[in-house]
Amino acid sequence: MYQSKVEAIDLFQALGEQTRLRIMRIMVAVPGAEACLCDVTDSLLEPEHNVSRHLKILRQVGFLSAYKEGRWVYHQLINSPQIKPFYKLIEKLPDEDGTYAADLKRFKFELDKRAAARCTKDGPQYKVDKPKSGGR
Amino acid sequence: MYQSKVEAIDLFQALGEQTRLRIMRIMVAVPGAEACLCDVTDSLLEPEHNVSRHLKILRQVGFLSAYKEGRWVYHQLINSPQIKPFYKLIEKLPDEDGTYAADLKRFKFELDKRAAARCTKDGPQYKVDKPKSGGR
DNA sequence: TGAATAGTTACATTAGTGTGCAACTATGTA
DNA sequence: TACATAGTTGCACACTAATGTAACTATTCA
Repeated sequence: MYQSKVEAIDLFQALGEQTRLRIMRIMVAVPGAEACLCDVTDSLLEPEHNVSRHLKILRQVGFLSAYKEGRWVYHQLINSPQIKPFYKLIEKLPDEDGTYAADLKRFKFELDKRAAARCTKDGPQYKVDKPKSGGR
Repeated sequence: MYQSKVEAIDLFQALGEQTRLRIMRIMVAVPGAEACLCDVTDSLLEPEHNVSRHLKILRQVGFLSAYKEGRWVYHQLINSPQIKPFYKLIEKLPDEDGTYAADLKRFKFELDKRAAARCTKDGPQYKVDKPKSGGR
C-alpha cells in the first residue's frame, strides 16, 4: 500500500543502519508484536522523532505495516513470502555487544505493560477502565 | 585478515548498493567461482575502477577473499558459517528486471573462457602455452 | 630497456543519509 | 475551551558514500 516497487536493494539498505536494524531485530524476535512509537522509543532509548522517521522508512520498503488507533500508531511485521527470508536471516544475527539483548528485554517489558492497557508511556500508572481493543 | 570486527550492519550496507549486490549475486550463483576484476567488469559492464572499489568493500566486510596470481587478482566467496545465511538469502532474491540473468550469463561466459586460459580480457584470442595454474 | 595489461587509488565533485531543533497535526482529557 | 499526549515533518547541518578523471603500481612480454 505504500511503495510502488520495492527491490532487494531497498531492503538491504533499510537494514544497513543501526537504529533500523535494532527495530527489525526486536520486531522479528516477538512474532505478532504490535508496537507503537513509544514502545520502540522506550526499547531503543532513542529520541522519538528519530525512531519515527526510521519506522517510516521500514514501512516504505515493506517491512512494516501500521494502523492508527486513537493517538497511537501500531506497527507490525508484514509477513509476505518475499521478505520472510529476510526475517530468518535477522533472527540468526549474533548479538556482539549485547545491544540486542537489552533492546529486547525493554521491548518485552513494554509489550507486557500493554497486556491490559495499550501504550502507557511512563510506567504502570495507567488508569484504563475501557480497554481500547482486545490487545491481540 | 582484512577487517578487525565486522558487524551485521556492514554486511547489509555492503549489499545495499546496486553494483555490489550484482557482484554478490553472480558470485553466489557460481559456487567456488574465482573471478578476477576483468571477469566482473565484463559481466556487469561497469567501469573497472568502479568495480575495483566495490570489490574492495566486499573484501573489507568479509564477503570475499582475494589472492594475486601474476597480473590477476582472483576473488572468491568466503564461506564462514556466520555469512552463509546471507548467501542463502541472496540466492533467493527475485530477478525483477532481468539484470541478474544477464549478468550471470556474461559471468559464466567469462568463467568458461578461462577454463583453459585464465582471464582473457578481449575474447578468445588468448595465446597461452603455459597455463598459470591448474585452474581449480 | 619499453610497451602493454591488470588493477588500485588520490582527488574532486556530487548525491544521499542521519539527526537535532522546532513546529506541526491529530487525538483524547479536563 | 485549554491542555496534554502520540506522532510526524520541514529545515539546516554534518557526515557519508558513489563516481569519473587521471595518475599510479605491479606484472608480463617483446
